Amino acid sequence: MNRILLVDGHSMINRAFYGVPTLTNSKGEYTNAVYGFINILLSVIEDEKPDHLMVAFDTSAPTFRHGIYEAYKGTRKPMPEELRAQVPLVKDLLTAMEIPIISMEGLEADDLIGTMAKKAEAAGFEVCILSGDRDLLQLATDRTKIRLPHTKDKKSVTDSFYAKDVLEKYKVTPLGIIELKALMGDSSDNIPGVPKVGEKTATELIGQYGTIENLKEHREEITKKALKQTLMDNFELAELSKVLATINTTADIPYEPEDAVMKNIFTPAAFEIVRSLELKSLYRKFEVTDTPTSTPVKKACKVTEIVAFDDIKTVTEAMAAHKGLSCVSMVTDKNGEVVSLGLCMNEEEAYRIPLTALFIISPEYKLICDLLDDENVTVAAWSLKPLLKYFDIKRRKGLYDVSIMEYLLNPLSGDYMPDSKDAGEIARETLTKYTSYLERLKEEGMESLYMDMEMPLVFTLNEMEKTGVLVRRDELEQYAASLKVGIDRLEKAIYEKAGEEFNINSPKQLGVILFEKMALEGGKKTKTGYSTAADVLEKLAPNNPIVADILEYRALSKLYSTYAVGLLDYIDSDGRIHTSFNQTVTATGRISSSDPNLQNIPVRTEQGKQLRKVFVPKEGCVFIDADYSQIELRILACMSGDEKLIEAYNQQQDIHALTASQVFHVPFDEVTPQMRRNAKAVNFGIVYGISSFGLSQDLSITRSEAAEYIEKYFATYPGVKSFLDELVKNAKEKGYVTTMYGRKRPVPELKSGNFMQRQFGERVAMNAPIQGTAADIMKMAMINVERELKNNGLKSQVLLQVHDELLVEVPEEEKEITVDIIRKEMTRVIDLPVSLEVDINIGCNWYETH
DNA sequence: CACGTCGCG
DNA sequence: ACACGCGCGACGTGA
Repeated sequence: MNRILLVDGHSMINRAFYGVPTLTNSKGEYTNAVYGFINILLSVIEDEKPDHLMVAFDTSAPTFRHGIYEAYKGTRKPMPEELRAQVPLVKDLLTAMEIPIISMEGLEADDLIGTMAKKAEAAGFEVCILSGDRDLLQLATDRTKIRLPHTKDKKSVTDSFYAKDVLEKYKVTPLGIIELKALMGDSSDNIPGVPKVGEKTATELIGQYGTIENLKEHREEITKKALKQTLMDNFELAELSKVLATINTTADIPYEPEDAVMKNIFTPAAFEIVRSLELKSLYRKFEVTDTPTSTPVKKACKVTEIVAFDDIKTVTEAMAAHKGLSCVSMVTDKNGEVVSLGLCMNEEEAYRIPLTALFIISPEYKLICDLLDDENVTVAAWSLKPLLKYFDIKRRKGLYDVSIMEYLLNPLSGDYMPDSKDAGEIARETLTKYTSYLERLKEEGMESLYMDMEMPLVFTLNEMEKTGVLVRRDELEQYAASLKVGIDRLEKAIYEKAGEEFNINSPKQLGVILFEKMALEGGKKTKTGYSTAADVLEKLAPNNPIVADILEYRALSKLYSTYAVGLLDYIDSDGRIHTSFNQTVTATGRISSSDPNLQNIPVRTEQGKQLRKVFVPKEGCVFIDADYSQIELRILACMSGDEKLIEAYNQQQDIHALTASQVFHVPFDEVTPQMRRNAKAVNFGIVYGISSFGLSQDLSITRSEAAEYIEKYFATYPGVKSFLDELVKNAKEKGYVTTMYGRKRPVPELKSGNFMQRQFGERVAMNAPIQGTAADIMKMAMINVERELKNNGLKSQVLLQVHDELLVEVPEEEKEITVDIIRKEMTRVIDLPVSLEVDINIGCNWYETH
């Protein structure tokens, strides 16, 4: 049995556009509609397993239907530009996937589909129609199925309708859909319908009379006066509407079902497009089924597996003698275990070396270490840090990381290199990318950022990861046990107060208990139900003991599962936790930490902070913890050049108190702690890209009060106001913002048609240069601190970075000199109108240093 | 796998 | 009338 899938192109693109949140690639092209379209298409193909497939599009030319000029229907609402631009992208992609696209001057896509469906059915096909338009339900039969996608609970599902399903859901036959439409009208399709007749009335009338014509004949039977009148007045309109709503199934079209035979849709050309659009979650689908049916886009690269010592020696010697760039890649399996190594020097040939468990003690291992450590060889890896961990490499020059180049050019894209691919191919890929990326980095003024900041940082981060931080397992276990006691106690108390047992960790169940069973005020907030977030519960806690218990329970559970039990798993055989610092994740240039994340260890509450006592320096050492004091606000002062703010810092004033006295118009000495707190929130708000709503939420004040604070703030520091305005204006023109070190962050949201998105874009434009510059400064500081410690022959080691803070493990006897070096290097990174200040604490665990 | 929640700067 | 603070990562739940 042949199965044909007919797709209504425009309606599906439309649905995808409005159903998928804004998505852009690094070039600022909108891609959400393409993504949504392909996603639904692939899932339906998987479902239906058709052997024939076609996509129909309207033409831009005016269309006729049954002799009626489309303009009769009035003008369609214009397509937003972000959507319009994606239509050709979808067509290109379909073409690359070798899926036939059909369209005809003067014919709507509906008519093409309707006619094709009839032809196919007559030829014995099972027919499936995919459309975002309910109109097409009129085409359903017992062998033609209509699939309509819609979003359910945030997910896209496609319902199936045979004729009987239409009858069941809409209480009319498929052809009755036309009659319904004729009465109800359809504003999106500019079908007028009969005024005042909606879905309910229409369904009732058609259910009783079947067709408009029959209804007209029996019009005298209508009892409701008003309805009868409007029908009488508008039969002509209804009849016209019916014509407009009827899909032509007998058009003269030059296509046959046989034209739709499906080939391999996952072609290399399609992969290229998917990749240029940066639709990362589709990469895997497109690359694995990569078959040679179509012309490969790239020059073929021969990958040879080499195992024998002599072969490996030949290759490494050739690379050592090679004048140009050599590329290396290491491939890991999904457990992160190293599997194989790729080597290549040119685009035509590459080598793959399997890395068996014993490889590291083999003579071949030594050959490769020597090659990688050879000062005369320039080596680029996709990801350098794992290579440094696996091989014994002492040099820090002539080694490059291409994933970081991609990140600098494109910090929103995340890093992607298929791990299913062959190591040799990845090495080849890396070679191609390196050259073009280096060019682009130069063009965009980021060469120094790459060479002098990001690359040296790779080695510093590697050292930090390798060293790790010592954790007292037994104390951590005790901490966990004591939390468990509290959790059990609270659990009982909560069940008792609720009158039943339920899963407190389930926001869904908790919401039902609190807001339905106990009928607390607090209403709905999220899409899935009631919000039980802390800020909501805190308002209820004073009057409801159960809520207070729940908040405490939450706090303890978090500490227990994420920190106490969670961290135990990460303690290595050396007693230390080795986190990963990622250099290609954040949009602003910050480093992130994962597996485990050691950048979010509790500190704000005493109970959470206790956890820090298990982080300790090794025998004979102490911790030195150094953090930049208000670095982001200082950067704001410098970047904006606001004189009052700069002066305030240079006079070592309490900046929050000063802001409070200005904003609230009181003498400095009369600033209350409450006023200072509020002013601090305003200062933070400014850095985050202020909004009166956000500030009002934060301070539990009204929006207009918040707006007033902001206004007074800007009146106090006019330089800040003009600086932030300028940032947004610039970002709108250029499409990106930059840090003081030239790091870029694209802000595609500013071009969005959606107000909320644009507002977000404005806040990002204000925040990213500040947060990013702080990140840049810290990165430079880390490189310099590490270098100076080493140059001074010290054993002190940097362990962790927490955005504006460094944790260093220091032998007792190196305490003084290390403090000096850290303070000096962190401070001297950059010379600004406001000097950077560093607070330093010394202690015997991470708790004591705060 | 997405969501809600919450830990940090 | 309404959207709404910036940047991350980890956990448990539930479809």
